[in-house]
Amino acid sequence: MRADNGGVPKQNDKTVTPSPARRRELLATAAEVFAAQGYNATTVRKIADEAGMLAGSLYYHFDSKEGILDEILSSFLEELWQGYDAVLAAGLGPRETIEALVTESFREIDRHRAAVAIYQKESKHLAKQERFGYLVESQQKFEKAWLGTLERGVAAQVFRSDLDIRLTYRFVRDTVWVAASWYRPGGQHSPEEIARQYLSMVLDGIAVRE
Amino acid sequence: MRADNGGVPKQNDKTVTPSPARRRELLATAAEVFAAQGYNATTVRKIADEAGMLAGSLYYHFDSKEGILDEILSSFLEELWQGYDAVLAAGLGPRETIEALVTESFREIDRHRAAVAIYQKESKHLAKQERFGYLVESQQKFEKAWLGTLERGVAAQVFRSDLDIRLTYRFVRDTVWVAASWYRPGGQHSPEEIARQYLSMVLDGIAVRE
DNA sequence: GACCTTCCCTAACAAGTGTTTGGTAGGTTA
DNA sequence: TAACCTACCAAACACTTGTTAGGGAAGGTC
Repeated sequence: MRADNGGVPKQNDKTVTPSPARRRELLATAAEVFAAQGYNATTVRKIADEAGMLAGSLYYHFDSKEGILDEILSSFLEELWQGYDAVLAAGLGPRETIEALVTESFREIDRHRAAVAIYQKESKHLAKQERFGYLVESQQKFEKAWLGTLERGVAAQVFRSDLDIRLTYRFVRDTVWVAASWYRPGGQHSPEEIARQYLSMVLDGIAVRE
Repeated sequence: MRADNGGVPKQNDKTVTPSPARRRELLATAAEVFAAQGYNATTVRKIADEAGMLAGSLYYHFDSKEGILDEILSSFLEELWQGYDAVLAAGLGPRETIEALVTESFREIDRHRAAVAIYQKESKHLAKQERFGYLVESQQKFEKAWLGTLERGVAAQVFRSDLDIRLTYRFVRDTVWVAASWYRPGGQHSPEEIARQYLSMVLDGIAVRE
């Protein structure tokens, strides 16, 4: 549990200075292994092995296994919110906002597939730990953005009012993010194309209209 | 389904005979812990603690931690397929089949919430192990049933033909099962009511029609 | 009362875990 | 050439893990 008391930057004051480039490489391989096997099932020896080194050598770059996970998740969320905030600040209508959020989400899945998969699997019980408190904050901010947009849409009569709004929220949220479990970059469809079809299903349904 | 070599029943020939009722209790508490913390993050000591006994005592009832997981998952899938097979054998139209499958799924989530959550989190990497080969078979059977019904619906012009059918399949599949991550029995809505609203969203969309 | 069965405890085991410490090859700088 | 820094290795550490072996208390059966 970090406990970097009182505004002190998160950076730990090691005497050694690992290169940021190498760190990013190692974070990427660690993320892949975490995503494939689960965080707890992944040993630091496995990560090191995948990176072509020994377990102890990882501790030259990072101070703990949990620290690696922390960095993967927090840097992902940071980038996610950059995109989201831009969308939310654009002043779009409810339907256009939802469309933009979904599209942005699929782009994020495309770029951070492993991180998203980890987030999906682990965030729920990680959020209980103090160190990962920012997961809770992010989740609340997330709900506020999505649920708020949906409510705005219902008020503006562009979204149906006969549905439980919280059920709708979870429906939209989940359908987007679970895609990380099967999505593979460089596949048949681009993130934008997947977003387009998802939106089409969510907004208009899969049944034929008459 | 299970690879119980050559017709030999799975029952191990212990000299002791634990009561099935107590086993079911322990399986239920184990499932709760597995679902909450993840399988690998769960220690047998934690399970035993939750059950009010010591770790070693679990081995009077089960022969391994993996065996507990196996029993949770396989008995869930067994019951799931009882319901599914009944639906599939009913000879309904595509739309009615989907409706019945979704409803049945939510009933299953209601009854086996923990098992479903475990299945969602762990099945992907468990399927690589020989012992859990039945997960792969079940997943294939699952895909055949759902994807086949969707294709039948497209052919019958009750489902849209302008969507990637495999995308649609994953969409419908995921929207249903991720519900296990937030669903709590005894909540505001019955499984049937949730199924009804989910179906309404999936089939007709959340946008207002004009 | 002797025996048996059910269910759990006590106490330990071996293997695997994340992590630390000291060392060192190879390149860069002075 | 000497000092230094980066990035790793080798070997161990303390601890946790799933699992086992032996024992014993409670209750039922003969």
